[in-house]
Amino acid sequence: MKITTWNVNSLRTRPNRLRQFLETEAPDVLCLQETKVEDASFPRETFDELGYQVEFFGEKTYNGVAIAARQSIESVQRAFPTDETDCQRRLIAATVGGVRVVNVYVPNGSSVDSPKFAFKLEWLGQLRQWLASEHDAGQPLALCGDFNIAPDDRDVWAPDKWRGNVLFHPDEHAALKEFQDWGLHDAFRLHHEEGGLYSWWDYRGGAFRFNHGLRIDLILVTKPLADRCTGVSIHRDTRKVLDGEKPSDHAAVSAVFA
DNA sequence: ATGGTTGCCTTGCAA
Repeated sequence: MKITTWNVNSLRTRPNRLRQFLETEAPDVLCLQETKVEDASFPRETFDELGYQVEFFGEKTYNGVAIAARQSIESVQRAFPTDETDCQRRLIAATVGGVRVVNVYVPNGSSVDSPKFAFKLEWLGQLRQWLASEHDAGQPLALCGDFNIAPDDRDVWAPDKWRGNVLFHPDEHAALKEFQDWGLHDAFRLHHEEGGLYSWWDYRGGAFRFNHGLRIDLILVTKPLADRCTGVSIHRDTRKVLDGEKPSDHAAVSAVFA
C-alpha cells in the first residue's frame, strides 16, 4: 500500500498535475492539503475518471483537506469532535484497507510572536489529545500531512538561520515529540539518515533552484505500520513546472507499506 | 536590506 501526502496549494488551479500524478504514481491513498475549495465546487471528476473514491472537507480560499483512495473509504471523520461547525478545515480521517489515515493541515503559525503561533501549538495539542484518547498506537495508523514543522537540523537548509523561527522552533519540536512519545515514527527517517532532502521550497528567491528547502510534510506511523514500511520517497519533480502548470510550493511525499 | 512569489478574490492577506 502506497500512501502519499501532498500540499497542493489549490486543487483547481492545477488539474493536470493531479491527473498526471495519479496516473504515474498511482498511490493507494492520497492525502491532500490546502485544496482551497469549498465542498460544493470540489473537482471530483478527475478522481472519478481515474477510479478513485474521494472524501473532502474544504472551505473557500483557505485550508481544505481531502483523502482519495482506490479502495473503499470508510468511517470518515471531519474536524475534531469538539470543533465548531465553522472551524478551519484542517483535518479529515478515514479507514482504507485496514489502516486509519489521519490527514492534517497544521496551522502555519505565521511568526513566533503572532497569535497564530499560539493557535498552532494549541491545535497540535488538540490533535495529540484526540489521537491519544480515541486511537490505539498498537493499531496501524498513519498521521500524514503538512505539519509546518521541520523535525531536526537535517530537515532545514540553513538550521542556524531558521532556529527559533516559525517552522523550526523549540515549542514546535516539543509538540512533535509528544506524537513520538505516543508511539508515532517519522516514516522518512526509517529509511533516510541524510539531510538536504526537503518537501517545501519557498516560491521566492529561487529557493527551489538553490535547494533552500525544509522537510515539513511528514508521514508519521504507529509501530505496526513502521514494521511494514519498505520505503519513503519525496517526489521532487512535483515541485517543477509541468506542461505550463505552475507547481505547488510543496512536493508530494510517499510511503510504501508491505 | 523584513526583500522575494503565488493564489484567492478581502487587489490585501496568508503562506
